[in-house]
Amino acid sequence: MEQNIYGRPYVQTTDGPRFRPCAPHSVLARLGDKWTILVMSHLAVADGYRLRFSGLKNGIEGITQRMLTLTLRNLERDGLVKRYYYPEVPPRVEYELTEMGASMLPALEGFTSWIRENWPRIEECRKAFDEAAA
Amino acid sequence: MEQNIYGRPYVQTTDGPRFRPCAPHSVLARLGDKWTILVMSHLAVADGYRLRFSGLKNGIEGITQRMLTLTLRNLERDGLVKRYYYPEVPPRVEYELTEMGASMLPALEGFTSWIRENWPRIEECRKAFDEAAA
DNA sequence: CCGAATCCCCAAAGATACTG
DNA sequence: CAGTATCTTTGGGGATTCGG
Repeated sequence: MEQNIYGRPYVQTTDGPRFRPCAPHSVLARLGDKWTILVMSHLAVADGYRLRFSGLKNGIEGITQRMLTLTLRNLERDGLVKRYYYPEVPPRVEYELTEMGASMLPALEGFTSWIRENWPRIEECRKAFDEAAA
Repeated sequence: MEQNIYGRPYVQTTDGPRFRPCAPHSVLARLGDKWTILVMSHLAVADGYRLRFSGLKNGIEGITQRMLTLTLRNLERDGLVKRYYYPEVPPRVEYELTEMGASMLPALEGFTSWIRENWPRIEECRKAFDEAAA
């Protein structure tokens, strides 16, 4: 019999709950990759949640054309971003957060604000841990 | 001059804000790795936020000894989990969420609850996108 | 301007075997 | 029981080139 704890499916065993890898992970894994959060953040603060490809590229230090394309494809696939193609010369492509994409922002902000508050402490811990290891 | 949007440092340019890879990413990257969320979730529902190594291992389907060790080391290094070693025979080791680790749970829950609500829609979008690609 | 195609590298992660 | 030590595989991600 399957239940949920913290949105995570598990089966109850004699030893306690047993979790399995599951759906939420595939979303967190995406957000955890190298560029996704930066792209989302950038769209989040843009007019109409919308920017063209080159705007994103210029706005994110160090990202390559290839990685930006891949990141946007994945976001588009998940329905978080919509792609608008204008067949002009030279071509113009814009990306906009979908309604679902925008609806994620508060949760994202909740998380990043926790990180912001705790980051100094985390850095201290890492430093202490690394020193103790030596 | 450097400011913050959504907890993310950026510099203002003539083209608009320009973000740089930054601290919060290193935390999200950790959470996005394969096992971290499962370990955190498991501790989150345990008595006293505390479990022994074997309890975690049995509670997480598919995790290997090696990966559990690595995941716990990283969490310990960040100060999110504390390790208690009891030199008995056979040895016993317990892991407990620290205060900081526990303080992350609401933000985590906020995020996973967004995912839970939107997951069906995301799956639809992925399916539609993949079919359109063919 | 946007992005697909190729090639390459390295770190994450799995399998397995061994130890205090 | 709770790890380490090795070896191997996988795939994320960078650099570069070409094309519509």
